[in-house]
Amino acid sequence: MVSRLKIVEQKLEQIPSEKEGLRLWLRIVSCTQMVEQEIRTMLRDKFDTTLPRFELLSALDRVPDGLSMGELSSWLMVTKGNVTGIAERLSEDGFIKRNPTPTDRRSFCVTLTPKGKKLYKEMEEEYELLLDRLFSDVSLDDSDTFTGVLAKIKEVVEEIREQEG
Amino acid sequence: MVSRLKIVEQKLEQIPSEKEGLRLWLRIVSCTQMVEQEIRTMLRDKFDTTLPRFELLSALDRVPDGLSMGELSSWLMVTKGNVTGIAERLSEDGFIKRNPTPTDRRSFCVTLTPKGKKLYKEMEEEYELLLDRLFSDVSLDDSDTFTGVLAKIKEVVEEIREQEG
DNA sequence: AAAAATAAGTTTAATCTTAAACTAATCCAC
DNA sequence: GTGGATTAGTTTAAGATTAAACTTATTTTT
Repeated sequence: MVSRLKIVEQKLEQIPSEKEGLRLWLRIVSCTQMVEQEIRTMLRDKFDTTLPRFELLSALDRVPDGLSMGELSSWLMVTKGNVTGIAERLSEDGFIKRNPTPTDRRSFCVTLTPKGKKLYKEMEEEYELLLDRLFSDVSLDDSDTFTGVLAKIKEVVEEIREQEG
Repeated sequence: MVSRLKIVEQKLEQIPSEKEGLRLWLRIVSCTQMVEQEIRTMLRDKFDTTLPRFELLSALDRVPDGLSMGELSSWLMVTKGNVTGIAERLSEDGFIKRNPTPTDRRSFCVTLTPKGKKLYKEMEEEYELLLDRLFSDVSLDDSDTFTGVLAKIKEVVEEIREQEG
C-alpha cells in the first residue's frame, strides 16, 4: 500500500506534465485547503467559532451601514439559503441584528451588534497575524504575478458564465 | 445599499494595501470558489454528481491497486468520517468496492468497480476539457511563478504545524 | 503473555452547503 | 390599477464536513 506521507505529492506526480492546467489547479486547491485548515483551527481553538461565521461577521464589519441577506450571499459567494442559516445562529447568539428596511418589507439590513463588533475585532487581530505569518515568504513581485494569474482565471470564468448562462 | 455587481470587488478595495497577505488570500479564495463552482455545475449538469464523489473516484483511478480509507482521507485532505460517508454512497451505487485486507482486519482496500472506472473516464474527459479552458490564458512562465508561490505558502503551513502540533 | 499504547475506521451531533421549490412583496407594462 | 414578471428571503431535502467519542484490531512495552 502507498506510503502515508507522500500521498499528496503522489497525487501531483502521477499527472502527465502536458496537463498543466490540471496540475496548477490541484496545487491551488491543496494550498487553499491547508491554509483554510489553519484558519479554522485558530478560530476554533481561540474563539470556539467557525470560518463561515467569521466570514459573515467580517463582511458586516467592512460595511458599517449593513448588508442585506442577498448582498451577504453575493459577498460570501454562497447561496442565500446558506446565509439564512448562518445569520440565524449568529443572531441567536447576539452578534448580529436583522433590521427591517423601510423601503422594502421583504428585505433586511443586517448589522453587527456592539457584542459582535467587539468579538470581531479580537478575531480580526489574530486572523491577520496568522495570514501575515502564512504569506510572509511571498515577495511583492511574486504577489503581483500571482494576482495577475488569478485575475486571468477569473476573467475566463466570467466569460464562460456570460456565454452559457 | 451597496450595488450588487461590485460586492466582490468592494471586498478587496476596502482592505488597506499594507495588508498584502490578506488581499492575496481573499483573491485566492474567491478565484478558487469561482472555479469550483464551474466544476460543480458541470458535474451536476452532465453527470448528476458532486465534486466530493468525483474526487474520490479520481483518487482511486490514479492508484489502481486501491487505497485504504485512511489514505483516501489524507489524499482528499478531509476527515476519515467524511470519507466513510462518501464511500458508503458510492459503494451503494456500485461505483467502488471495499475489499478486506488480508494483513489487517480493521482495514479496507477501496477500488473502482468496472462501472466506476467507466463513469470516471467519461467525467475525466469533460473535467480536463473544462480545466484547459479555464487555465488557457495562463502562460507557462506565470504558471511557474504561481507554483513557486504556492509551494512557499505550503512550506510555511508545514513549519507551523511542526511547531505547534 | 498481559497490559498499555497506538491505529483503522465508524458513529454521533452539530454545522455547513447546495439546488430547487416556495412565499410574499415589489416592479413594470399596459 | 390590474396582471405578469421579477426579486428578497425562507424552507426543504439531501449530501458534505467537522471534531470528538467510540469500537475493534494491531503493536509495543514490560
